[in-house]
Amino acid sequence: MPDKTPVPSNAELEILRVLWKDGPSTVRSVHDALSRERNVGYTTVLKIMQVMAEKRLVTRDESERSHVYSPAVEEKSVKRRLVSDLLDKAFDGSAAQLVMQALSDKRASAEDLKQIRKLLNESARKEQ
Amino acid sequence: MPDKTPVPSNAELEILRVLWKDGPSTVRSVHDALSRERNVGYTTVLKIMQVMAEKRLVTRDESERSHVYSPAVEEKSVKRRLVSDLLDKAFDGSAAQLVMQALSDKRASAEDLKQIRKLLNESARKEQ
DNA sequence: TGCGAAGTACGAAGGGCTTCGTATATTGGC
DNA sequence: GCCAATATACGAAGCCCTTCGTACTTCGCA
Repeated sequence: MPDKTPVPSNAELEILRVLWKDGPSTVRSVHDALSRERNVGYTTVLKIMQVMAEKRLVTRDESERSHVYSPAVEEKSVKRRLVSDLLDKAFDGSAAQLVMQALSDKRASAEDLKQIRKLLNESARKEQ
Repeated sequence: MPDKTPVPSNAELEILRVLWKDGPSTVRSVHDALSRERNVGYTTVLKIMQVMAEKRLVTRDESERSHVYSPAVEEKSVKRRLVSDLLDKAFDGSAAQLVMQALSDKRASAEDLKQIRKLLNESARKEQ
């Protein structure tokens, strides 16, 4: 079931993340959420969400005065696309290379590494 | 030694990859390399490389008629930035999450997984 | 010496993203 | 019923990226 929707831009992704986290939301509520992180105008958020609706990145319910927007793309599949794009454009398609780079990120804690190791070992066992 | 150079755009990254691989090159030679992959005009490549020089993504030696361009940013550090940006904008800074996503990419072969597991286990042992 | 090939420089167009000002509609409460 | 508050709609500006046409320069060589 391939997605024909475009990869979301940065601002769009920001909004999608709010929708994924909070579920169907009004522009007001998305704006409130984003405002906690950075300065952004209300009509800016509105406009982007309107554009997203045109692109089918979100759907909206107009039955109330305050329209309610819902994500129309799955978090998993968007992230997959993003990773896949980065893989192509920077890592020659080598997931191993990208993983190595990600693991060397300062934010990859020892705990993370442990968890990843565990998952990898588990899946290896399963495949045998 | 933090890089103040901007993150390269897609077209710029494409060119940087050629320079990283082939070393200092003329516009002609970069254009030839890119042309093997896709259609792109000579002056397009030239222009982008000129812009890259302004941005200090590359340096150029103008002593010969055909200027010779060299990468001015390290492959490692650019990739680090790219991964770090993706981490921020899509994975809440969680490297573990990104790795999981990358590993589920179809292109992550069993061989890749094995290699990664090995490296992880090694580094775990070393850290103790 | 003069011409074609190959090079650089430059400007501008077109597209996408982001931002915001302004106009307009609707609502609720006094 | 009216007004302030709260919505949406819309258009345009500004920015960056990408692309390319055109002009100009330099070089080698017949």
